[in-house]
Amino acid sequence: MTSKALAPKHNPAQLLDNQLCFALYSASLAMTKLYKPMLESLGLTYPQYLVMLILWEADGPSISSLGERLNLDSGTLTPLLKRMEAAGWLVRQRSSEDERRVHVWLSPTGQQLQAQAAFIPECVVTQSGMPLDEVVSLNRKVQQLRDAMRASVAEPGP
Amino acid sequence: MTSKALAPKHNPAQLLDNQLCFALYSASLAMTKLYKPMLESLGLTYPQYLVMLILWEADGPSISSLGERLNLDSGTLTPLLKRMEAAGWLVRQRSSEDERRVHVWLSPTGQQLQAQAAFIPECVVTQSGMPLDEVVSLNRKVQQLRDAMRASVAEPGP
DNA sequence: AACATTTATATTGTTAACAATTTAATTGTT
DNA sequence: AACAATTAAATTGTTAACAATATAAATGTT
Repeated sequence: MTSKALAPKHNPAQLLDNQLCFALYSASLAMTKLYKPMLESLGLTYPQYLVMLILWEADGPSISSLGERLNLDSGTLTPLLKRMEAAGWLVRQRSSEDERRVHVWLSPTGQQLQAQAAFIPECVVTQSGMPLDEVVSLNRKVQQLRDAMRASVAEPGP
Repeated sequence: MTSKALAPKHNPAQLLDNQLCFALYSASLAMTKLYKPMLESLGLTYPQYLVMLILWEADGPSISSLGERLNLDSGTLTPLLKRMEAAGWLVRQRSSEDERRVHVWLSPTGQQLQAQAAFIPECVVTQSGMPLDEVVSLNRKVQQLRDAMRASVAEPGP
């Protein structure tokens, strides 16, 4: 008879390396560390870079529309955008049509930064050691998972 | 003639939704939000849950070996583990062989928690809306990418 | 043994993520 | 118009991630 009662339980479903959540969590942290030296040379942090990507696509969004895009709330974005304004990348301006809204606009410096940041995506793909088509398909898969998780959070269910 | 000079530049490589980094970042945040209600019922935060998974696998690691496993340093782990000790999940004890080392041991409460947390992995897979085999293969892919990024950070390169 | 080097953890300060609350403007209803 | 309800940002407080530094114990060299 084996001493089951005293043996430590190693439920495979509870092993760290079997958790997709941990893979995502640790990959996200590793990714931030990979970006850090490149972004540091521009004077940006990673979440600040994400804001710049959005502004370069379409300048002048409200804080709440930025928040929808990034899934972040004003508690995160307000101080982040204030730091970016202080750094000279953008200007926050309260809307005259609806005084509750604050819109965010690139400064000339912020516009110019787009060209200086253009090397980053290719550089990251190279350092990832993954062929581009694999990066593209992995991107789709992770987006799909993210959207399913967001939907599951939105509808509380039983 | 098209007015190229004035048109905003939409470099596809700089579009937010083409960034694997953003997919990982936003998936990781969405994942934390998905776990939150389940972990809250146990009294854990997400990084605290990761520490518990490691201790359930092998109790008594040093802080630095925890750090290697999670890729976190003492600046993150020391306060995290102090909070977990205050909550009664574990005990921190300085090694007598090497007084520099601090080892972390589950309390009886911490051991008992393993059974109460056993429902979580299946619950998360279900909410992800992904077939298990897809979750497993995505896990592998993301781990592979994470490890490549870690390696790239480790060797600074040119 | 004396002293420099390395290693393990802790501390300090900054940026982020997020819950909970507050403030103020807009919209909806009577 | 008066007032309730909603909406948009900002604020406050907690936990985390991380750089830089400090402290103290072990190891290596002479």
